[in-house]
Amino acid sequence: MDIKTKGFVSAETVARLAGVSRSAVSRTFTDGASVSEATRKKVLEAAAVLGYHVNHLARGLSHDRSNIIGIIVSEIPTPYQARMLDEMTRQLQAIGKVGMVINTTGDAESVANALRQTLNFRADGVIVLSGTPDASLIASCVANGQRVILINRSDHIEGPANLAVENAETAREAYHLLRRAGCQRLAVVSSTAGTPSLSARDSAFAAAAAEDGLSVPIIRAGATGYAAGAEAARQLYSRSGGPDGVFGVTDLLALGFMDAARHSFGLRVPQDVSIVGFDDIEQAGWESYALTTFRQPVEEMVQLIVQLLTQAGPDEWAHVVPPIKPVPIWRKSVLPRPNAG
Amino acid sequence: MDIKTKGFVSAETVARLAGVSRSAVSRTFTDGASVSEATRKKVLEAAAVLGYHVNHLARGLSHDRSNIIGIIVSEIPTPYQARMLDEMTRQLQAIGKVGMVINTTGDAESVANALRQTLNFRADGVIVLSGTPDASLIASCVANGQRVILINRSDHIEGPANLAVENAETAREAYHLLRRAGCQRLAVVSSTAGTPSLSARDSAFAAAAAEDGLSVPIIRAGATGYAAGAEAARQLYSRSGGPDGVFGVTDLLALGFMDAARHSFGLRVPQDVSIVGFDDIEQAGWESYALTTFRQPVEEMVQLIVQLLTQAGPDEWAHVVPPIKPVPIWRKSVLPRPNAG
DNA sequence: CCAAGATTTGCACACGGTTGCAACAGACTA
DNA sequence: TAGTCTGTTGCAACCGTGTGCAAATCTTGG
Repeated sequence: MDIKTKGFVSAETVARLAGVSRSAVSRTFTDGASVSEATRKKVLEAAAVLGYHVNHLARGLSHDRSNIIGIIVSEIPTPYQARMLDEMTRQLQAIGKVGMVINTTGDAESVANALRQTLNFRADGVIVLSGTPDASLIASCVANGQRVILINRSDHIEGPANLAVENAETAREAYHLLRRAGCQRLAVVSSTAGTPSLSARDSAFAAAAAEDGLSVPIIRAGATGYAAGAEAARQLYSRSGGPDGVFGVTDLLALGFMDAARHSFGLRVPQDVSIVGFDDIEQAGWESYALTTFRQPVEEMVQLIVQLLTQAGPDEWAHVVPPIKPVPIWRKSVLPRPNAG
Repeated sequence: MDIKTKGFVSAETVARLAGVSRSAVSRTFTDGASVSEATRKKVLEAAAVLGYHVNHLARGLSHDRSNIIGIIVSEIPTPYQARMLDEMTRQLQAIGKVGMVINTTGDAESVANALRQTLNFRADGVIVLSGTPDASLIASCVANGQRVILINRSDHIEGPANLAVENAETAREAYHLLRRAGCQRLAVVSSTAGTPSLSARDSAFAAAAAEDGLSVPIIRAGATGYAAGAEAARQLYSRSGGPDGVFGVTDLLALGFMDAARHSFGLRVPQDVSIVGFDDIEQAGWESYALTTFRQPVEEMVQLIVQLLTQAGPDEWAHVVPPIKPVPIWRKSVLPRPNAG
């Protein structure tokens, strides 16, 4: 007893205690390997006594699977990202994998380092939630046999799969929704981040308006968050003729906008201004906001991601993923459509 | 060119291309190892061509360090947890480690499995943000040389460090703060989760009130979230004599309470009811709420954790960590103290 | 040009697992 | 009892890296 081995206990130690060979120990912990019930029992007992746990790092050496999935993400406290992270780690665990989350600032070098980390740790796959990695580095990952999945990166790089949300289509829908509510002076609240998905949303909204001969200002007052939304409201309402219909390319922006419109300018929502968001974060449903918005089906998205991660080779699934369609969630921040035109 | 090795490229391959021995490659990527400038250059070139990245899994075999830190957490989308996760991954990366996040449901078996995972992956340390792991399993981690850090688990188990927040002390402060604001009928909004820190908060508040001869109802209307806070308000105000001062053991609970009090019962905050929260999540600062609360200094907490993780052995730091003191953040959800007593 | 010292290099083993292969034991049949 | 078949077991090689040690090379001084 009390075999105080410095560090972790290995199969060797277990084997000695159980009076069997090291292979027997290995086989006991390998599914489908041939071990007699008697040996298995001896091994399991010894393992329990010593507190033995198979070394997945070493196991990953022989196999080509590490069961590690890299998750590259920035701005984790953001409700949408946090929700994604939650769903991903949960579903990854369900299939016996584990998420290694790498927190980036979003800039090129930071993302590059993150990607290198996933290579260093021989991750089976990488999910890129934010930042646009260098194409050559992605190529390196793919060449090394990693599955790479980009979320909402518009770049059509050969190799990785790109899970896209119907940003443009949904933005158009937001436009028509506000128009049907009777809004005349529209504006879109966006951010300085300029990520592909955000740009797609604000420009598609503006384009839809242009088709009707309307010009729509796009306000980018800061990073993608509550504060930038509030600042946008201040900019738009500080002179007269402010909008009566607003599309926030992100719920966070929309909520910030709503708060500033109400508390700094005394506007009523939706009587004075209708507001539509994007994402359906939890806070959008809180009673103070009751934001009408478009829900991203996070659970289904992650299911798709996990499928891509586990299914056949990259050759087969590159670019074939159909875009995800957000669904409108009606709450109270948009004027109900008048009964008769 | 185009040496399409199936799977990852190894040092062996690089060595052949560079015309040196495998050790030379290894030494090129090891700090402080002796390599001539000429060899180093040849190796680096070959490595770049092949897209070689050192295998940290294999490296971890020889050393006793894997540079992996397990983070066991539940309810990631919760603003407080997400913020913690953000700060942790960030600070861990800054010291060359990487976080492996394991998402639990919080129940015993789930946490046990999570802990086993960290053992399997030979994590250098484990940070337990939620759930109370079995003492014997923790012992196993410690015996295997892992650093184990419990956040806000009151259990005084020998071995792991316990980073505690001054829950009781702060709850007393919340009580006195509400009393000084002139509140007469107090209530505390808690949750059915019954975690050590939450229990410490609600019971300490009630105890402080008891010292003044006041009886304070503790409402537990569901899990620790917005919905349970709102439900608590419905329960408290559905009959007359509802509270004029409320302590939410969590900001999320306080915000839910505030929304329901306002929108379902037409109460004004703080004129009709003063509300104090705990955590200072981002939403507490949003204009619709302006919640007075106690901030947990997340950044400093994580600094402390990282220090514990990297500093000397467990023997020295067990239980010696002084409790973290949250600081009051004054906003607008509590009546200002009347000028004269 | 030689010896001594400093630097670089390669061999071989270790780390902790998995696995093909051959040896072995036991059960059954003729 | 010998022969065959099935199921277990241990040996040894391998996965990709780090590193002590001795050999080899370069540098320097006389």
